This record gives sequence, structure tokens and C-alpha cells, in this order.
Amino acid sequence: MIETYLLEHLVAFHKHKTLSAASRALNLTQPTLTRSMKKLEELFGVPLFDHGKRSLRLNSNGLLAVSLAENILELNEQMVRQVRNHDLNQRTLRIGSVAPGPIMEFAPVWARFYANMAVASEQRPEATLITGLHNHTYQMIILTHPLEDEDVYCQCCLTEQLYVYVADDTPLALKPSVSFEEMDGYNFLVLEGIGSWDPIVRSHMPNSRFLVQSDELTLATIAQSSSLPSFSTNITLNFFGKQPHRVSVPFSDPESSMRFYAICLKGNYELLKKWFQSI
Amino acid sequence: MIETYLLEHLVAFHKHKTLSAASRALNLTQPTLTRSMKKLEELFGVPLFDHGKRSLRLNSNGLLAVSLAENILELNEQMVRQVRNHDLNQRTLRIGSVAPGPIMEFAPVWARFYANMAVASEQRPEATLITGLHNHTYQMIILTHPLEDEDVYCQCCLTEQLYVYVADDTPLALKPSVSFEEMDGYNFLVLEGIGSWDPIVRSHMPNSRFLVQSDELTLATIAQSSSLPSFSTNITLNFFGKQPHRVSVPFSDPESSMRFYAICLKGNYELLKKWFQSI
DNA sequence: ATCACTTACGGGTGACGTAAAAATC
DNA sequence: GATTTTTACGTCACCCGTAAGTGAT
Repeated sequence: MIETYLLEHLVAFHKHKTLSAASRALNLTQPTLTRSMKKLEELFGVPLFDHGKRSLRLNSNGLLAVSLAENILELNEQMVRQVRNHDLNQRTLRIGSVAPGPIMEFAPVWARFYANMAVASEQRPEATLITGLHNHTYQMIILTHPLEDEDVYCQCCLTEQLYVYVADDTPLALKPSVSFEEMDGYNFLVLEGIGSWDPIVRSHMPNSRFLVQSDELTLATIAQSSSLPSFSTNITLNFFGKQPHRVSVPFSDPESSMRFYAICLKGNYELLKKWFQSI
Repeated sequence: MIETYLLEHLVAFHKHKTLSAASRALNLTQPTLTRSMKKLEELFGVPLFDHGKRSLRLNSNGLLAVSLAENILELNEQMVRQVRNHDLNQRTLRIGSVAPGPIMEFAPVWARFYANMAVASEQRPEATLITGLHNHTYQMIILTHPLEDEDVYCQCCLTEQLYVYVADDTPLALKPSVSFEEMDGYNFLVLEGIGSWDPIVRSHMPNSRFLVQSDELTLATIAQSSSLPSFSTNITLNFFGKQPHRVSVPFSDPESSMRFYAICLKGNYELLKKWFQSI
């Protein structure tokens, strides 16, 4: 079996054409490489070079050895990278969700339960999450429905209720609840990236326009100085806090309530068990 | 970059389950392996083991590293084998022929021209030779016809004339030549492995029987004590010498003369040039 | 007590550097 | 004379072994 450093010396010689050039590249001296080449010939048991007095050139055997050695060195580097990457993957809990709600709600909980790991949560379309679950990009995904699959564990983890979020001096503010139908036609301020809620509000209030804001602060500012309603949920209220002079009026339709299901491969259940059982 | 001996230690540990067992298998001591494992963890930069006080077990990272290391070690061994094999191939001139004639005729010539190489010649079916030429099993092949191929060099190298070989006291012996038609019906003693001649004599003398002998000596012995004709050619006469009380009568048919073509890949032409030019 | 791993220390191989020679351009 | 390879020699690193220690069975 030939040691890695010898293979490195060999490919460096091939790359730099002369022992001297290679030695400079490797931070070694020429005699060292002369010895390495000699040792390589000894280990291979066949001549690898045409020895000129002033020149050393790889022969046919040597060129073959170089190409094979290059491959081995490449794999050696890949090995280190792969193992390090694998280690990192083991130490980071990657969670994907179709909506921001569960992330707002559970991110602090996950951070507490898995304090020894890096927790990365992100919002993605359902199809991305499901393929990502199976190819181990995500240890857990959160969908709006259970997943029928043999090698998957699935548990309902959260319910989110949609509210209209309006100024407290409007007639709407006094109602105990409203329906999508009643609100259809109003224009809403909405936050970007509301995921699964987007198709629901758009389909149930087809005559409304949705004025998408990219961040919470601008939305809140605009909301304060206008009569435009926006949305809130039990989760966002808890996360951002209630704004002054605004009240939440729940929608009455069943579609305004969304149940979230946490899903993981059965192989990852042990890892996530303590959180599943805490719900 | 991780040295090969460390990878060997790692896979030996995985194979033998404990450091002690692995150390015995490698003819080393346990402390040596302890150090190697420590060094591996240091080089990978991630933990590879669950360190019990009395036990050392590979963790998930370690198992991945083992599987990758096994692959690298396998390639390392393959590399040495391949280079040695390549060297051997360079030093042996492998020649295949569809008939024994060219080998009898040229084997001594090749041995003289390529005294620094081992010359291996063998008789094989045409299809085997052609595929073998392209996958470098043969540096040269000899067929009964030229080969139409862009990356091939082809040269006629020999003509073989078929004779009937009969006792000198038979009427046949006096004729200047005979035709296949005249001889059809005679039974012949033939030597095994006459290659391309086989289909020719069988098709042109369908009423003859061919009594195949496995070696020259038995054939000669039987021939001496019987009136059965056999075959000879300009080449076999030269090779084996003429037998007493037997004469060669040439066939008159054009098919009784066979031209042989030596064929090599153009990449091998330089090597074979001196012989090609000597013809 | 035995077994398995770890730690500490010493030794010898061998990988590397320095110096100098030989050879080619 | 400059550059490259090779040889000779000295040094130091490091790989390995021995011995002793710790903890588990």
C-alpha cells in the first residue's frame, strides 16, 4: 500500500514538470522528491521514469500511475469533506414549514429542546419539503395535512386561527366574528410570505386586493395611519404582540382555522421524540 | 490529506471490532492504534468514535469514514496492480493468429527482433482477435484478409500453399498437382488446430473424412504405417522438416493458397515497424 | 482476574534538509 | 554559469513498542 504523501509528490512532479519546481510548490527540497520518486518505483516494482542525467520524465507507467493517483487524492479530499459535512448535518436540526406560524411558535421551543444542536428552520413549498424530507435535507417538515406514508411519523402540533386585524374605532371591531363573505371586497395589508394562508384568503375573498408588505414594521406603520384592515392569528399576536388601537376579530368560516402536522422519517423519531411528547 | 496507513488502521478497527483484535491482525500493538485513531479524529476534525472507558465504537461519522476509506484503499491496491500490469503489457508482445502457419514461420523472427520483450503468440478465432486488438489484448493479429478500419495498419506478410502429403510409392506422388475435386472422398489425417484451413478443406472435399490427431508425433507415426494422405504446406515443411518416403503434391485450386495479413493499431505501428519493414 | 482502552516514555526507522558533485543547457 | 538531478550525511520527527494505569466485566 502506497502512502498518500508519495502520491502527492508524484502528482506534483507531473504538474510542475521538474522536481525542483514541484519541491518549491510543496515547500520541500529537491533531494526529498528524488528519494520519494525512487521509493515510488520501488513500491510499484516497475520503472516509472526515464532517468536522464539532467532530466526526469514520467514514462508510460508513470503517466498511468499519476492519473490513478490523482483520482485517489481527489477521493481522499472528498472523504474529509464528506465526513465533516456529515458531522455538521448531524449537529443541525433542519426543519421546514409551509407557513411561518409554526416557526414563530416553536423556534424558541426547539432552541431550548435541542440546545446542543444548531436549529435551522425555513419556509418552503410543500413539494420541496416532502422531497427534502426523504433525501434527508430536513429532519422534520410541517404541513397543513397529515402525510400517508409507511416510513413517516406524523403528529398534529398546532392550530392557527385567522383574524381580521382592524382599528378599534371601526364598526367591524365590535363584531364577535366575521365571515370571508362579509369581508370580500375589502383591501388588506398583508405580510409577505404567509405561505399556506395565501391561497385561502385569495380564493375566499376574490374581490379583495392584497397589498403585500415585505416586513412587519412597514406594515404596522402603514396600518396605524390608514383604515386598511390586515390579518392576525393567535400565533402572530403572541409573536409580535398586540398593536395599540387595533382589535382582532375572528373569521367564522372553518377554513380560517388551520391545523399543522409535524412529520419526520421514523428513523429520526428518536431524535425528535422529546419535543413530540411535549406537545 | 490523510495517510494511507491511518486508513488501514481505521478499516482494520472496523473489521475486527476492537483495537486489540485489530492490532493483532496488523501485527501492531494496541497503543499504536489508540494513537492512530486519535490522529484520525484530529485530521478529520470531527469525532469519529464513542469513547467508552472500556470500549471504543465508531459513531455515525466514523462509519461513513470507514466506508469511504475502504474505497480508497481498494483503489490504492488496484492502482499498483494496474501499473504493474501495464508495465508487463509493455514488455510482452502479444500476437494472435487465425492459423498456426504464421506463428510457426515468424515466432523465431519475432523472438530475434524483440529480444528485450516476451513474445506471446496464440491461435484464436477471428472474432476474438479483432475485439482483442481493439482492447489492447493483442498488439498484432494475423487474419486471412485485410481489415478495413481507419485506425489500423495492415500488411500482407505471408502466403501458405496447401499440399497433399502422401507416400512416395503411390500413383498420386507422381502428379505435378491435384485438385480438391480429385481428392474428394479420400480420408485424411489432419493435425488438430489448423484454424482457417479447416473450413476450406471440409467444404471443398465434402465426401472426405478428416481424422484429427492431437499432436504431430502421433500423426507422423500413423502416417508412416498407413496409406492415408495428410496435409502439408510450405510452412509446415519448413517447420517440421520433410518426412522420409513422403512427397508433397500441391493443390491446384486457388483456395489452396492462403494469404495472411498482419494487422496492428496505428498506435502500435512504431513498435512493430522494424518487423513490418523486414518482410 | 481479565480484558480493553489510555497515558507516558523511550527507541529506531525514515522523512527531510544541507552540502556538494555531476551533467546538461 | 545557471539549472536540474543525484549522492552523501546529519538531524529530527514520528511511528511504534514497552510499561504502567484506569475502568468495566
